[in-house]
Amino acid sequence: MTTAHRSDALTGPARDLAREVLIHGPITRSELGRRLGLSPATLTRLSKPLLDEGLLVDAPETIERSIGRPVRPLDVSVDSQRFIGVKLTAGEVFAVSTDLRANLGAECVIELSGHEPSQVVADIVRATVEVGGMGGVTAIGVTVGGQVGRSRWVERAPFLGWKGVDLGGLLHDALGVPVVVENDVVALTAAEHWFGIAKGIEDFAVLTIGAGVGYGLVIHDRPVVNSDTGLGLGGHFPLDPTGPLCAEGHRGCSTAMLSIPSMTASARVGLARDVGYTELLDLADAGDPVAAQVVGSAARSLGRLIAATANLAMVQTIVLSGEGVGLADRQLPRILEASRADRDPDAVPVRILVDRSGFTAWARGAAAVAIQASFA
Amino acid sequence: MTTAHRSDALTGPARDLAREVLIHGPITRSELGRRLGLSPATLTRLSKPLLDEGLLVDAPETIERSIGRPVRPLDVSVDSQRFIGVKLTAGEVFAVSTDLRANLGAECVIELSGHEPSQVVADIVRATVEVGGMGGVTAIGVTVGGQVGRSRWVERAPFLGWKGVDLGGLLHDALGVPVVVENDVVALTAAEHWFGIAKGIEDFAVLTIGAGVGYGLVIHDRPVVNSDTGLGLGGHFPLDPTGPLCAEGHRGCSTAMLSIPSMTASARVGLARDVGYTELLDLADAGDPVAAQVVGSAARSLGRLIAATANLAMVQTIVLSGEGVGLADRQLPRILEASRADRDPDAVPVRILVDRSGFTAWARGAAAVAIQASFA
DNA sequence: CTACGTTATTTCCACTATAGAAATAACACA
DNA sequence: TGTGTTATTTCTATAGTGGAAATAACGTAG
Repeated sequence: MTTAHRSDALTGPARDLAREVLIHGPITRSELGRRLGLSPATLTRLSKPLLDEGLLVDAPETIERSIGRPVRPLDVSVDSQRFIGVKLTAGEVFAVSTDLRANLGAECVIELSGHEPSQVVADIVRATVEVGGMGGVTAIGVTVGGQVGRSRWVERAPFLGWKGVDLGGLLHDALGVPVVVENDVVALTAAEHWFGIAKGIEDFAVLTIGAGVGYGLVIHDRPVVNSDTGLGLGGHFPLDPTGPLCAEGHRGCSTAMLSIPSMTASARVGLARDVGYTELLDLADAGDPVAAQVVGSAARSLGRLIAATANLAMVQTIVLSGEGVGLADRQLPRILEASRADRDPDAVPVRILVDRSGFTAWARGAAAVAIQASFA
Repeated sequence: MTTAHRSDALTGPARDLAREVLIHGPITRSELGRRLGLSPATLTRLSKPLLDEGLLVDAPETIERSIGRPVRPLDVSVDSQRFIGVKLTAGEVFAVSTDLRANLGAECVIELSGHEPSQVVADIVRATVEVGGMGGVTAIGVTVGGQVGRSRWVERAPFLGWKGVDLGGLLHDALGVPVVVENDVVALTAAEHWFGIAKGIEDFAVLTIGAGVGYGLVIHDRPVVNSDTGLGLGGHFPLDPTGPLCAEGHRGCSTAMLSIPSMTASARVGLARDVGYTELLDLADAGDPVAAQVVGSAARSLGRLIAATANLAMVQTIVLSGEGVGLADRQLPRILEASRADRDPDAVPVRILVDRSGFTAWARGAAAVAIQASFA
């Protein structure tokens, strides 16, 4: 791992070029020229300094045999920089070390010693040491479930009891590297967009299924955010007027129908015992009537949510991510059936992409926003 | 009206500047510089030729008294060009003549003599004569309810029985001016975005209420369109499981609950007589139980649709347009109440903008896409 | 084994768009 | 009438751009 010292921040067209190579993997100069609308000459001029400083490298030429001089695609030197991604939950700090494409290296989980900002900061610092320390780290991203402003300020994070905490400032003081704080769903969406299963797709929505239900949106190749982002509006979408209640009193909303705790709690009522999520899905597959009912209505709800999203957000691709995507794998036909029912038969079928990386997707998202910040 | 002959099409930064002035009305050079990221010197250089050719003019200085040299805002010469907008329905051609900001001049309605492309083209040509002929017309926009490709090709227009008709080509041959064909809802959305009630707003959705229910979306200052645009996906959003059926068999979808024909048909069942839309709204206000039921559930459905749109499309502004917006004016409290119920109490209230121009909004939309095409 | 065709990439160079600085313009107010 | 203040234009050096030609790196045909 070479530590490339970036003398000055990327700017203008050079930044665009680096971003394009970062996202679209090994890519020839001619293809880059087409995408960015630049001439070959300009491409050479712009890529030269980036090659010199080690950010870009000549990729091994592809095996495609054709006439003429072989192409020499450009690629980013993924190991030239390290990033750290941290996902905060109510009880734990989950940290990962990644390369320039948010590929995971070391991971660690640390119990939160408390909810005081100073305690959380200390825990995060400990976690960064666990995943390899700050050596060669370009930036660190931290995500929370809640509203975040200006990439550093936690406006509101109910699960920590925070309101107006300058987490970015505190961490920057403690670590001395650039810190990016972001909402967890926004960050996960960004990771899918640049590095994940939706890489290169310009319009899509993300649904996360886990402790809650999250909703993220990318339109025109840019994430959609507004002042309500972080409130989880897409997570309480009404889906089933006969469903159970969520913690905020919505009957049959997406969280009530789809979140892991809600599903297992529903199952517990009928089964009269505790079940885990995977066990619940297994039971449903095995024909247990209670489990089949809970899982089946969750699947149908997910289908309806997918259709509603495709219709109103005008996307044709939906990414499913989080710990609870097992539902999608096990119940895909039912989901598709419910989705089709709420969609015009002449419309193209919604493309459903499932990110099966589970909980690590959250920390990867945190790293992704740190990476993005250094290319913006 | 001076006919400015545009020697060559606008290009690059000059086009951006003209577009900015067109949309943001009289605007000072300094404000333009801020918005476009250009220096005052560049502003002068770019605006010079546009002033010379008559597209831009120095606006009368505003009355704001302040220190220093008064600003001399730039504005477009709205009368320097004419455009024609045509909205096709199953039975009529509705045509308007507009200026550069899609302000209406002459209007006319002509009965369609038939659904054959040649007949429709002939009727459109007659309509253009009615609204003043082709003198000084820069471009003409035509909209249909259906799917349109490449701004000229009608892929699918069920109300005319068309599939794959090169309406743009036929009209261009007949009229000799640039022709833009577009989906009616997309065009109406574009008109609200550039010239209408949502002028300058970067993220909003449009709901049209009329013979059907239409749905348009603008995100990141750009319309959202995809291959399904024109199918009316937002127009059949499920809202009330106990509602009536729409023509496509959806129970309680937005068209079934909100469209004018569906509402009056529902009322007819209970009232045992025909009622007009306005009369129905009047009856509801007067306390008639049948009308109150139909109108009340329509209002609640609209509220739910507004909330769903705001949550999933992540917009905070919703524009209501079309002939049926009387519902919004009469029943606003009920709409807002239903909308709030499906939205997080901590979220900002959805801003609802009502375009009361009624049916003419459709033809204005057609003109708007013609105008936009000459600035793209 | 060499010359040639083909395509990718780089080098060279003229040109254009840009912004900074200075100049000028247009007011209010003293 | 002069001065302060802000808006706009003019002048000019410069950075960024793309076209054309040169060079590079192959495969292939002779």
